[in-house]
Amino acid sequence: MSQRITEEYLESIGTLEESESPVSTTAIAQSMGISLASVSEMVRRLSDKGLVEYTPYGGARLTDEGNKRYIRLTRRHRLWEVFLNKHLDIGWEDVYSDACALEHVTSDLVEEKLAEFLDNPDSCPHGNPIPGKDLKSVKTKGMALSRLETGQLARVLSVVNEYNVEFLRYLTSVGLTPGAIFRVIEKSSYDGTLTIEADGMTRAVGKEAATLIMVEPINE
Amino acid sequence: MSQRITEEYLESIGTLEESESPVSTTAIAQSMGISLASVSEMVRRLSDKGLVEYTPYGGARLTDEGNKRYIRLTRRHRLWEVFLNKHLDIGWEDVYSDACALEHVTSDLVEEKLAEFLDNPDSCPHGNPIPGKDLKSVKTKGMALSRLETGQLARVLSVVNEYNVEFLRYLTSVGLTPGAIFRVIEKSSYDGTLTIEADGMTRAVGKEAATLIMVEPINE
DNA sequence: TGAAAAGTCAAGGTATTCCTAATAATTATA
DNA sequence: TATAATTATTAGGAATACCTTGACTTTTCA
Repeated sequence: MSQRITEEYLESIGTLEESESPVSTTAIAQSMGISLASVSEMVRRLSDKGLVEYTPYGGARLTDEGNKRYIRLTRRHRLWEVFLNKHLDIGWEDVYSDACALEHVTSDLVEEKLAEFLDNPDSCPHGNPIPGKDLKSVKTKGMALSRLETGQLARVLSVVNEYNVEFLRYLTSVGLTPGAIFRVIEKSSYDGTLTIEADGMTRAVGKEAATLIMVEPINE
Repeated sequence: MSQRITEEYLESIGTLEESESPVSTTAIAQSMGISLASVSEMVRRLSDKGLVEYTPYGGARLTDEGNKRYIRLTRRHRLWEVFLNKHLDIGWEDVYSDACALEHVTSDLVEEKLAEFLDNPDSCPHGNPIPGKDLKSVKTKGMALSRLETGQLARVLSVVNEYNVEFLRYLTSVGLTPGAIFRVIEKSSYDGTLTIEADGMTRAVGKEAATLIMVEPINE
């Protein structure tokens, strides 16, 4: 199994484990766009390599070793995103794919020096936390925007689906970028569509989108 | 042919073409450490892809397209070296291998932004020229240290074999890094060994090593 | 408990990249 | 210029990696 593919599986499993654990082979197959049978086979191999704990029909779970590798990749990915965004001046909408490539060719030394250079940032341009050198797992904070009630004032903390350039462009256009403060003007009881006010402008945000935006309510 | 392997062949051929063109399959095979037969086959494929001009028994030569890709790789490689050395504070002895990996996953956008960020440097930490955005080929300037005569004052311009960590460490230890000024104290007529004075210290430099150091004589 | 859903297994396909051994072309040398 | 030595190519195939399909098994849940 090539390093690259191994890492792609670890990322897929690791990400999925954040919402359900263990992860079903079906979930992995869907997220990677390959057949169920392939996943069965590959997951077994990852298990042979000690990166995944796998029981037939029981789903997969990263081992400590697999999890460390997953977290290290996340760390590298997000460090690169910060570099690309802050220093190379590439928009937050566009840093994902380059970081995706860079993370796989980052040595321990470069990771360490890059983190120092960036002054050990604790979150990426999408607001997601950057694991530390200790590789302890980190969790995204906050609640989904969709759960806010009418009248609530809140701050955008982070955004899920950071690979979706269109989505991020849309968020930029409605002013919902990490750090932005907004108020829920109205929440439709019919379909959950929200009307928000940010930057003095009023905008509609669909329920789907609102699920992917993590926020922190602000008490007045 | 995978992108990665394609690029490795382009680099090998491009580098070898700097000393002789066309390049024999034997030379490629030796530089890459693989069999002659494999090279024959791969060179033909590169030729099918329009990256190499290849006539059986006549050696290989990069096409314009192949040359552009080779120069672009060189540019990316050396830009990363500057970044790693100047900004991440990684020694000039050690930047090569990381740059080697990074160069293959660098998008046009990142290349451009990185060059701007670095203020369009014109040479890498080993003193080798960085091709410009126009991808015109560039040549290393200067003459080999080994060709200097006794008494000559000179400046180190660049170093060949930048992948040889041990060699670079040795150069650092004798003070022969790019920019250093030194004088040839003696040149052995027997085996070409040189005695030089740099930084107030006297050191011996073997003929082999002296071949790999490019210098510029200074008139007094 | 039995149908639907989820998962595994077996077998095989394709692509990639390398190798060895045999052959052919070229070059050097006497 | 004939022959040896060198250099290069071709044929054939091995190893690996990753994926697929289709048959079968296990689990889930109405």
